[in-house]
This record gives sequence, C-alpha cells and structure tokens, in this order.
Amino acid sequence: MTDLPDIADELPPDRSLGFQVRRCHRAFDRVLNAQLAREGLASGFWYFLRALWQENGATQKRLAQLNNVTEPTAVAMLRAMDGLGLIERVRNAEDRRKVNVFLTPRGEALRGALTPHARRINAVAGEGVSARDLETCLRVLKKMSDNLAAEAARLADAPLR
Amino acid sequence: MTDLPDIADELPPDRSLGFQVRRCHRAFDRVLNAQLAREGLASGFWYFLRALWQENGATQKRLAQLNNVTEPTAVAMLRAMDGLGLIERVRNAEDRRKVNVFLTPRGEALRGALTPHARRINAVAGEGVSARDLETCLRVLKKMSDNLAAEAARLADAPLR
DNA sequence: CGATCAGACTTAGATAGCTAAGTATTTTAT
DNA sequence: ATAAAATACTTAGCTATCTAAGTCTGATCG
Repeated sequence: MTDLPDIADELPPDRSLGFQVRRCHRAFDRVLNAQLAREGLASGFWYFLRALWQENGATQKRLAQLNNVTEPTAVAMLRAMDGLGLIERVRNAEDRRKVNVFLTPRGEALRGALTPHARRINAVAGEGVSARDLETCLRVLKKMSDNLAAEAARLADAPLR
Repeated sequence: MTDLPDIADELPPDRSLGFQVRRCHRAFDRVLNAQLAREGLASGFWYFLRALWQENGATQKRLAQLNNVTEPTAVAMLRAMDGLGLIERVRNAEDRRKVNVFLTPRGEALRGALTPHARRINAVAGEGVSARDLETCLRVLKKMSDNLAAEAARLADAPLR
C-alpha cells in the first residue's frame, strides 16, 4: 500500500473521460446558446432544425433518434417550434399514429443564418489541435457513445443485480 | 456548384465535434444515473460528493468551479444534499459571506460505494480503444473546453456584434 | 372477428442546468 | 470615515432533459 494506489483510487477529474466529456459538453452548449440568442432562438431548436434540413418530413420518433433525445423531449421542443412557426406537424394519413414534421419557409430560411455559427464553433473548439488528433477524438467519442449505449441497455435488462 | 460543397455545408453530425460531445455526454450521464439510482441517489450528487472527497470544507463557490456549474446550481444541489444528511454547511466565522461545506459521516461513507462505479463506467466507455487514443481524446477534450471557455468570455464581453 | 400486443405520440411530474436580479458582507478608494 | 465596488451566497423563474404512465392506432394470432 504505497501512496500511488490511493491517488489512483481518487480518479481525479483530469483523468476521467466522463468528467471531461461533461465539461466539454457544457462549454459547447454555452457558446451555442450565446450564438443562438443573437438570432432570438433557444439552443434546443438547433438540433431539430439541423435534423430537418437533412430529413424534412421525418416523424417525431425519427427526429428524437437523430438527436439522441427521448420522445417526450422531442414533443416539447417541436411543439414550441410549431408555436413559433418554424415547422408544421401533419398527421400521417396512411398510419395515423405517426406525425410528419415539415419545415416552414421560415424554418428553412434559418439554415443560411445558423449553419455558419455551427461551423465557426467547431472551428474555434479545434483551434491549436492537429487535424489528426481531432479525427482521433471524433472516433473515440463515437466508440465511447456506442459502448455506453450498450451498457445502458444491459443495465436496463438486468433489473436487479 | 457541384454537389460536394453542398454536402460539406451540411456539417453532418458524424463530422461535428459538438454533436458527438453532446451524444457522448448523454451516454455517460444515462449510465451514471442508472448506477446511482441503485444506491438511491440522484446523479447530480455524484459530482459534488467527489469534489468534497478531494476538498472537504470547500466553499460553495469553489465547489461550483470544481464542477463547472454555476453558483445557483451548486446552491440547489447542496441544499438537497444537506436535506439528506450527506453534508453540513457552516457559515465561515472569518468571512461571513462564505459557507464551508463538510461531509457528514454518511456522505463520507458513500465514497467506498460510489468510486468503483465511476471507475467501471470509464472502463466500459474505453473498451476497445487504445490507451494512446484515450489519452489523445482526453487532451483534445480539455483543449476544446478551454478554447470554448475563452470564446464564451469573448462573446460575453462583446455585447453587440 | 375479436382480443391482445406493439408502436407513435402525448401528458405529468421530477431533475439539473442556466441567467438575471437581490441580499449581506467585505474591500477599496476617495 | 464613508461611499462605491466587489464578493459569496441566495432567490426567482426559465429551458432542456428524463422516466413513467396514458391514449390512440395498427398488427398479430387464436
């Protein structure tokens, strides 16, 4: 029992991927919010708008999946966006359980204004980091997300343990 | 105007660090919550407990900084933890603006139960990734956090733009 | 055909984060 | 010495997320 294991047991924030991902997420979110506020938008809209620019007419479930949020979160967000006239929700005629979401001209128009912000934020974040290291980070983040999603599913399956 | 520039302009989620950090954060958070729920705790407590295990007696402001949350968030969390008997808050006698936060025996005792979970979650996340790539990711995440924090400060300083 | 199961959306209520503004205390600068 | 500024905490109220449970619609199976 030297003192080194003790230090290791503490799992200091600097050495914890979970902590650093959390910190980085909040940093991104703050800047994104600051930028969107200048366009008069709340930050939550961004992710849904982007999904719709790629897949206009997607169902709410699909949009939730694309954004990695739950369906109630998507419902709340889309209702707010509907209220602002950014999107329209239309009940699907063939399968009346579904609701398809379409951009209004106003929602479509935000694309030109917002995309440069997103590109800029990513550029600022990556300043001083080599392209190669950024690629590695991107790849590791995806892998970790997948690993953790699998673990979450495992935990949900095993009710007691 | 070929079709390639268009694709690039879309900044697809797969290529966006902001998006991947967000997704990874949510994945970590879900697993952490699932684990803590088994100990009867809400996930927000984890970060404050860990900070106190390292710096028992820290002020609320210090705890907020250590966790990268705002002071109101810290206040709310610490009040809840106080209510559960995990911590005690004592007004500082020398500078009565400050409140020092101390772990109760009960809060101290959670350390043994919770730390293994955190270590395990980090281990699961990093499965199948080389130690070297994990180091790179850690380093890039810290750098991006710093870059974005500086940008946030810049944006706050420049009220109009 | 009818009952049950599954799917997509919704509602209700909780949690954790934020900003903006307020209070009490200490420090700084006339 | 006192007015002004800064600091630490708090309050109030908003946003985005979650889980659990409910409603309607469609699919399956005896």
